[in-house]
Amino acid sequence: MKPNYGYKYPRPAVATDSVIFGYDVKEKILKILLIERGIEPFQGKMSLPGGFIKIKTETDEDGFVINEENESLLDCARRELEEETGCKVRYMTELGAFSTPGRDPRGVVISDAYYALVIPGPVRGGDDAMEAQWLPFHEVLDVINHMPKGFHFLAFDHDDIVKKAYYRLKEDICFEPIAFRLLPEKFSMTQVQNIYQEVLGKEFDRRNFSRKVLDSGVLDMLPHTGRNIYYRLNEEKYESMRNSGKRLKLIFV
Amino acid sequence: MKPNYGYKYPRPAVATDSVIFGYDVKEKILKILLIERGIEPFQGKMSLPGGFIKIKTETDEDGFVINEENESLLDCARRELEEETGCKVRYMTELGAFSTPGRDPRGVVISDAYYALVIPGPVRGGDDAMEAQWLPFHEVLDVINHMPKGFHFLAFDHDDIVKKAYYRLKEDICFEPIAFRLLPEKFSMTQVQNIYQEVLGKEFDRRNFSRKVLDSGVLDMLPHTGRNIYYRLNEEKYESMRNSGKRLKLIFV
DNA sequence: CCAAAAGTGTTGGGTGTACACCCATGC
DNA sequence: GCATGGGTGTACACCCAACACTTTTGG
Repeated sequence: MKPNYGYKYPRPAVATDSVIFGYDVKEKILKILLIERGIEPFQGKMSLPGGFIKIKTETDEDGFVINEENESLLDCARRELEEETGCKVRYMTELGAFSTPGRDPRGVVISDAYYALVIPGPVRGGDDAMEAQWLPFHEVLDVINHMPKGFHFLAFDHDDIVKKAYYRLKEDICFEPIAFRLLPEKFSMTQVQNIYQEVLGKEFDRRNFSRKVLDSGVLDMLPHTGRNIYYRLNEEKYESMRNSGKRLKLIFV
Repeated sequence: MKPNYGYKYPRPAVATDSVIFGYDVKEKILKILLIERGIEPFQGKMSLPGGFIKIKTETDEDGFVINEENESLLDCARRELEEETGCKVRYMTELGAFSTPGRDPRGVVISDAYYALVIPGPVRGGDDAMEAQWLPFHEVLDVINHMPKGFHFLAFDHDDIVKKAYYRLKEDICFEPIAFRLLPEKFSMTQVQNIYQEVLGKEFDRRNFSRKVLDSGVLDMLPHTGRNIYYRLNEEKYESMRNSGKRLKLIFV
């Protein structure tokens, strides 16, 4: 097949990588989904789930490309995540492109990175003999942060991607109603508070915390017969609030 | 030249596009640098400066690629900006990748978008018969926002990129010391306030504004003999503050 | 029966906001 | 000399953080 794309310049390979966060309600810890690479490069090393963008090309009988269509990078990231782990994505957002020269030993590979929130569940390995597993996030981060200069825990530049994802998660959780995406539909205020404390690494006063979160106005209180109160995220309220240009006030640090 | 990259999948073309903001101190308005496209597609239309990532390939005598090296996307964006406009970049940050299928009529082109802050000056056209010019940003944004559904003012999906850039600029200016990058090294508090008012579209009280900005601690007061006081950004103070994990407090909306 | 978790209000301090006057410069 | 722009301080209001006790449930 002869390439005939209109540009004669060499093209980079383009992939996505995703940092998948899950919250273990029982253990009250944040987890990260990593896969053990079954193939080179970095065979046996841990890495983020990800893969290459799919482009469908139509060629004429001479092999010239007459049409090509891509999936969006977000779709690519979501598809790779589904394929490799079987998790259902509750939230997904872009971190940015990673393009440092030499980041992939195979050649020029640019990766658009994402982070996603899911409810952790049993994971299945992907197709290319990779095995996915949930690991305690803070332990993984500690390992990453204590690697000697020049060494990496994860394959490629995934250490950097993880650090950026955590930075963004800490930022985003203060202004966007994403903590609830780490919990089942119905949750208690204590569970919400535990997530914030686990993610931000700070303790909060129960009363003040509860008041702040409820004042944001995005939660519905579910009818409760027993003593305990449960809540649910009200997407419409959040959407209308955000459409009115107001920034959500959740927890400030 | 036969492609032999290790991946046999078709690759997208990868480019960067940059939203260049400048502040006209005399007219007290925000400006945007656009170029008039000299070539198809969208010849004659306005667009953002940008271009394709450079990849150097080494091939052996049979034309097989034995080594390839890319510039980073940030370098690409900076280079394209320099080449096409001659402006000196004071600040540049990523907006994210744009990859909607069909965004470029020529084929699959993924663009990593950036926004940059520069001091507006005389601009020269680029090499491919493009002409750069500074336009009042809010007028451009108005045009974009009033385009009929399905029509675009700028080429490609650059309308979307501009909107995202402005959204980010409004966010970032509240938390990062970037407003000063739109001004000469030495500036007055009034100039700073004018930028905030122009960017955020709100008026501020002089005294409160000045106090807030000075309380942030990132400005040095320059020795003044006359009546007027001038300031300068102290990068070290900002860096040490940010390294201590504290978030900068500037102007909140 | 005891321990641990969850529900409930108030108060003090700090931070942000509103506001008026004076002085210097330039037209 | 007058108008404009730039410099300066205070008072009030609101929001946020600190805090103790009671009740229920589960072991």
